[in-house]
Amino acid sequence: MAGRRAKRTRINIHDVAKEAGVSIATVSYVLNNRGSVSDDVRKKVRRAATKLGYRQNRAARAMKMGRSNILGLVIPNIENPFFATLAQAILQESQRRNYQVFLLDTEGSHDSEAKAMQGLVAQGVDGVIVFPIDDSELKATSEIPVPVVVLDRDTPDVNLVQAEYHEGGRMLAEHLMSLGHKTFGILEGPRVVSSVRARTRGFVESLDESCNIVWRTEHPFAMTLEPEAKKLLDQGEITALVCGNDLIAMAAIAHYRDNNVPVPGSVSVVGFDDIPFASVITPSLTTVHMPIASMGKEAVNLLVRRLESTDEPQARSRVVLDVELVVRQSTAPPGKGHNS
Amino acid sequence: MAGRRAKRTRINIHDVAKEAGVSIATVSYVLNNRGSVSDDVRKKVRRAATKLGYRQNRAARAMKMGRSNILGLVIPNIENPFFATLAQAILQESQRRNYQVFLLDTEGSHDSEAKAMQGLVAQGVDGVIVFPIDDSELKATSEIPVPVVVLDRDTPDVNLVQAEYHEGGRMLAEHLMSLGHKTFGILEGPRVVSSVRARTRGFVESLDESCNIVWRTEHPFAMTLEPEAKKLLDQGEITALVCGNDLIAMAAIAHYRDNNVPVPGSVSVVGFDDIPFASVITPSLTTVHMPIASMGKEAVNLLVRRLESTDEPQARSRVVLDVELVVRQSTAPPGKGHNS
DNA sequence: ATTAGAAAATTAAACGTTTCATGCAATAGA
DNA sequence: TCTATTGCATGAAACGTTTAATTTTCTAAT
Repeated sequence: MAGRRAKRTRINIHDVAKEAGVSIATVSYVLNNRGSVSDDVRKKVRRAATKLGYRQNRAARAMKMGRSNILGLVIPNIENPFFATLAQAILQESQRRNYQVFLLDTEGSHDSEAKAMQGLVAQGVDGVIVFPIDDSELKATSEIPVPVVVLDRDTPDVNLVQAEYHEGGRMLAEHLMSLGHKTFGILEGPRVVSSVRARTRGFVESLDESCNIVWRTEHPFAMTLEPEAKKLLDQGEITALVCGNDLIAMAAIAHYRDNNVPVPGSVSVVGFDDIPFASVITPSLTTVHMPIASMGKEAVNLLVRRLESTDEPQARSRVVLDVELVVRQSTAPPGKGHNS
Repeated sequence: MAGRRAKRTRINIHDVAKEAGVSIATVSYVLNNRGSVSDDVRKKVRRAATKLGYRQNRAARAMKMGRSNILGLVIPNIENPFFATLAQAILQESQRRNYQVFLLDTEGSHDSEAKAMQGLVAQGVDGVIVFPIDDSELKATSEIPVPVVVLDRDTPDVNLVQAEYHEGGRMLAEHLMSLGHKTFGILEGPRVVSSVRARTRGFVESLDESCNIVWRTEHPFAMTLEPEAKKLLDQGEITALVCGNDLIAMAAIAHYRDNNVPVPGSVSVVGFDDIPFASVITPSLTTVHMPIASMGKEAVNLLVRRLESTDEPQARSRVVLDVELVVRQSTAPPGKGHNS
């Protein structure tokens, strides 16, 4: 007695049809701008629909059509501003093209990456965009029964969006050499990642004979420095530090700051990616600008084109975007060094 | 002729039923652990399902059940690490509770915020979590025909998750006074935001009579400093700068750095939120730690509880979480000032 | 041996769409 | 006047589930 028995099922296409005095087929045609309907009826239906506050039931539609207009996006870590920017671009572009996006953050675990992909197809997404943790899981993605676009990583038989990493590495080498640096340390990202290898290769191959890489070590893409990395930094025999991405560079700069090593006075530091924070930190960071938003947009385009073309699945496509050197305050000609 | 005519419709519950030699009802019961089915049959069905690689059609299920197990999340800007962390927590908790999430980034536009909410219910989400741009749109959210949880903003008749902003403001005041500061500048966030007002109020109310707020101005929650703000900073009559959030604080520190004003030597700077970068920048930032992940978790809990209780809609609930002062390097006793 | 009752399995009716195959006027061509 | 042709509108069959109602099968008590 307390509860009003109000909960009647939502307004559906039948209600609209009755209100407008036509068949449900006609309503459907009108609402989808399909078929041939007279302007008269068209108007009547539209009016009825708005009057009743009709809203299409997407689930029913999805079932009938066999398509959900939902994409899945799988990324390693949304807290990394690189991925935040990427996700934003992807969301925006998807929106524009009338797709919704399930976002899945694997937080760096291979396990949840695999689960995520599985879960997404189970949920019935039309396609998936994935930025894999590294290149090791490539076979997993090839088993997915919906179109997939892979970002950054090098995967065969799949649509790819990448950037000119090798070129970026080269740019950094040129820049540091032109400042007069000869002794380098490299804190690269995880070597299982193909784009990491490409960056480093680009850098190393572009150095001339007078240059010397004092040490070179792997480091996770994170803002907290590993103990071994700290030890290497503290040795201080280098005049320039090359980092796998901006996050690592920021961590290194923070470490130098804590140990009173002036950057770029004693050591120049460069990053990779050009995340929004790169220009705000002290000192602002010299880095390689990645076209993050474009990567996202391209990924969506590739995927949607694939989804909406009825042809046989075309050959894999591969989009490679340009990068750019951004010189800021964290690099300068080599100083006296800080080793005691 | 080239294309293999392979595309047969996906394998469905009928196929499984046939394979197992039972009715589709039984299959459904088994797969949902419902009804009474003998262990024998149960096993047979399971086997058949895996053998055929059956995957439930979510759209059909959603239609029949009238629930999609999808939540909507609307935030102002995923590029702000605060929201990235929040989103991550929400995604994770939703996942755990078997919900998928549509993420919508309004990029600060009221317009797309309204559209986002509309769009989400049109898509048939079961509920919505929203972190509104400000408190002005509260009526819009009250018209949404699904349960809504509002984060941070002060909205009547809705489930809320908030933090002790006033208390946070007080903590900052105490800290700065204990260091000996007396002259303050305040770069607060947009005043339309209730939590901004609460922070500032908490701060101002806790100052004693000897203290002096030289100026106080609104500033967007962004990393690029407004021209008027720069002018105020350049006047330099203050010994401590109180910022509406960490992003503004970072921008201010960058500006001081560019103008060779030592922080905290000449000016102490405090922020609010404690985003991950707060500890990495130079100098590391004294700020108020917000329980971001907990906020996200609470929001999901609130929403899901609401969704899964069949009772009459309970009264609104309100969760308020504690904050904490984090003292780092950007604050110190007042120095000589830097004004020429 | 019967039969009440419980347990297990099935039938069939939804859920809200889209769209193919028709039907029915009205128009045009002969 | 009769027959094609066209333009509009409809009926009805899916799509793949869930679940109430029902039937069948089994168990065990009389």
